[in-house]
Amino acid sequence: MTRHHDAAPLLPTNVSTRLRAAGLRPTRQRVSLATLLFGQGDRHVSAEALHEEAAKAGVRVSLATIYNTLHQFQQSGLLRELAIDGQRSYFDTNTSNHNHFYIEHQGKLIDIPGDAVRVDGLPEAPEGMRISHIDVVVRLVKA
Amino acid sequence: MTRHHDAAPLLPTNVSTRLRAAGLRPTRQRVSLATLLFGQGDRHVSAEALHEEAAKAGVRVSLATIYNTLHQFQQSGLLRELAIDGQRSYFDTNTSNHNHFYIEHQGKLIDIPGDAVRVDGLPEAPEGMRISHIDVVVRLVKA
DNA sequence: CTGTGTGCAAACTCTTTGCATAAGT
DNA sequence: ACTTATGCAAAGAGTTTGCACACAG
Repeated sequence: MTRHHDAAPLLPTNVSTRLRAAGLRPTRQRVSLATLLFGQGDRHVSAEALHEEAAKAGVRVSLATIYNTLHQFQQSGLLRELAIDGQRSYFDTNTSNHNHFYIEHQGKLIDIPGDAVRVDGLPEAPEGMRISHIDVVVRLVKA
Repeated sequence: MTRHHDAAPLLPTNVSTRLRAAGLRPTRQRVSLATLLFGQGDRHVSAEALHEEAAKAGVRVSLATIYNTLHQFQQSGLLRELAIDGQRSYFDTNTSNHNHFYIEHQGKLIDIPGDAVRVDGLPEAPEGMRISHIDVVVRLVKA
């Protein structure tokens, strides 16, 4: 084992272990998708994009399974779901605290490191509620 | 004329004038919808909700027209579109600078006054881009 | 073996579109 | 009259669902 950054998501074995740790059976599909998702740094994917990527990688997975898997990963804390454009859902492999630039005319997302941005002056959460998460989306257009 | 707050959106005449100012013909449907939308303070509506509300108010408007109208109002700066939950679109009658609490399990939005929140530490927009708008959504769950 | 996961196709929700009719100016 | 808006129904995108078959443990 050499150095590692945040996680060590390269070998299928690690992927299997990680899935099992999340309470998910490491099936062929889940392992393949997890490898695609977590094997190349932080990324933002839509269901359709992941489906195509899997197809290109020679992995046969139905779209229904893609959706199931994305949601299971999300519920297990492996992915975070982003509501950006009201039509399509995006899933972010970076589940740590960070925010996003969104380039409107390209539908492209860029991470903003979590410790860069500070949000001040929020009012109290209403009675009986607590803040689960704050999403900051910085929308960009051509200059 | 008595006191006024930000706009004076009550009488049909005002609505018509406002529509015309926005470059939109004050048709029966647009006037009715604008009256519903702007006649009762700041609100957040989905297309379907506005459609039902119009029906209850005895205004006959097709859903297609609701969508057309919402988008026209948005493009004219009368409404702001909010991407909150990735399925449905919400439109906000408050187009000034402010942010939102979102109560996840109720799908309910609450305004946070714009001057309350300050976002610090944003990186520069990438080359050739400029920030058009920053959305802050504070997601709430049961305490 | 037993239970969970997967694939497929159909169903569903939200939204958009095409085109004939209606309405605004 | 001329032009733009509206309604309707059909089409479209994205997502979910139901159920038979497949696979992991």
